Amino acid sequence: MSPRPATPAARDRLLAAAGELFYESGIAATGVDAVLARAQVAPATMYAHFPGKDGLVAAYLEQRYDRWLRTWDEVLAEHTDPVDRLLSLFDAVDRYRAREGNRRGCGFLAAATELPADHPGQPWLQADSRLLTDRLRELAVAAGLADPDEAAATLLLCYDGALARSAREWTTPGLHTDDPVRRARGLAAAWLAQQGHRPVR
Amino acid sequence: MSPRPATPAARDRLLAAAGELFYESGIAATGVDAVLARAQVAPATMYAHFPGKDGLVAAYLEQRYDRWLRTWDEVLAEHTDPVDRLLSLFDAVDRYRAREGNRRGCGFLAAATELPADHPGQPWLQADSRLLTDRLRELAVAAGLADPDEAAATLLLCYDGALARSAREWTTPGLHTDDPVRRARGLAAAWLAQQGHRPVR
DNA sequence: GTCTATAGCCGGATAGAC
DNA sequence: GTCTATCCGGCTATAGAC
Repeated sequence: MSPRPATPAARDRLLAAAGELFYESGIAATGVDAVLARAQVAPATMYAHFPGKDGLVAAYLEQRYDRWLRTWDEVLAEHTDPVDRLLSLFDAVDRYRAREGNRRGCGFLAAATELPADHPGQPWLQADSRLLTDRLRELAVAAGLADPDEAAATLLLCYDGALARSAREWTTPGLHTDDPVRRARGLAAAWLAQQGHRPVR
Repeated sequence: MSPRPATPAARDRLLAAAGELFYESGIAATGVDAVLARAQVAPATMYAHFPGKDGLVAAYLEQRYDRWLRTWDEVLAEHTDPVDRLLSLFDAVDRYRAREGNRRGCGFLAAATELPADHPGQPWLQADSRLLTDRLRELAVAAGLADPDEAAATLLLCYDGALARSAREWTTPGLHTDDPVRRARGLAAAWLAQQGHRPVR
């Protein structure tokens, strides 16, 4: 879905710089100049690799989606208990943040807030939403839950709650007493326990 | 905190226009020109009322905070049961949205994502965060909950979960099957019931 | 207080040489 | 593919008259 040029060095540096700046300073607030400066790349070189800023933003979101998916896959493969596999979503967030950093909460949530509806990066946001709902539903089915859609929606609510709280707290470290992801995992686990979960097999 | 000019007509029109545009299109993406055009106000007039765009943004957030606080106060006054008063947060969101509209989720969450840490509008975002935590804690104490801080944090998690889900779904109406606020209220109520809530008096 | 007109600037994008 | 230099448009903000 993304053509690889013969000399990807500049492209890789651009994506790395975009990944840091778009995430830390916001997409709209980050100018192309800043990305170019950090990547040590000339303007014309960027436009040889990407159709424009919007295209760079889309590539940034694609990269982020790939890494997030890989991380969740990895964590998921480490668990066999059905409930653990459902809750792996939260452990995957922890691992992703340990790797990629967590200065400003969820990059997808921020992008969903910033980008207009017709932005070329929207497909990746939809891919993320679809991954979450579909996979959680599958895991809920595998866990033998009575209403998989309900379970997926509830876990997703806890998940987004953790991400939104992280986003709100990034500028007010004073009130940031506990870890929202940990709390969300606990709330989700409590809800699952309350459901009268019947394990398969 | 905001000096009232002798002829507030233009100022009011500016605030009304800002309230619509900043919310619906985003703060960074909305130019001053667009606000001026919608408000039918000349540029110089705006700079007579506000120090600049940042000041207008801060006034927009102040206005939004005032209306949100008033709405929550109003809903809160309609309930006497301690648990109902805790859950009034979610009912207040419903009422606020019925009044002010809900095209793009929570304006504060969006602003927290968009604005830099030193923006003059940040105090209003902090005021909102403080209102939520402090008031929820008070209500939890009044409800006789064993750990008021824990209860406030959990309800806040549900609350932000609902708002974040609304934000994600605004562009994908296809997956938007259920109401996140309603679901969050249910999850919060279930958690409260699970706490072994002991009513006061 | 409000207007018209405009200045200054910054960000996205391109031309053309190498 | 990459560079230097530059264009162009839009947006923030101001000057000065009424």
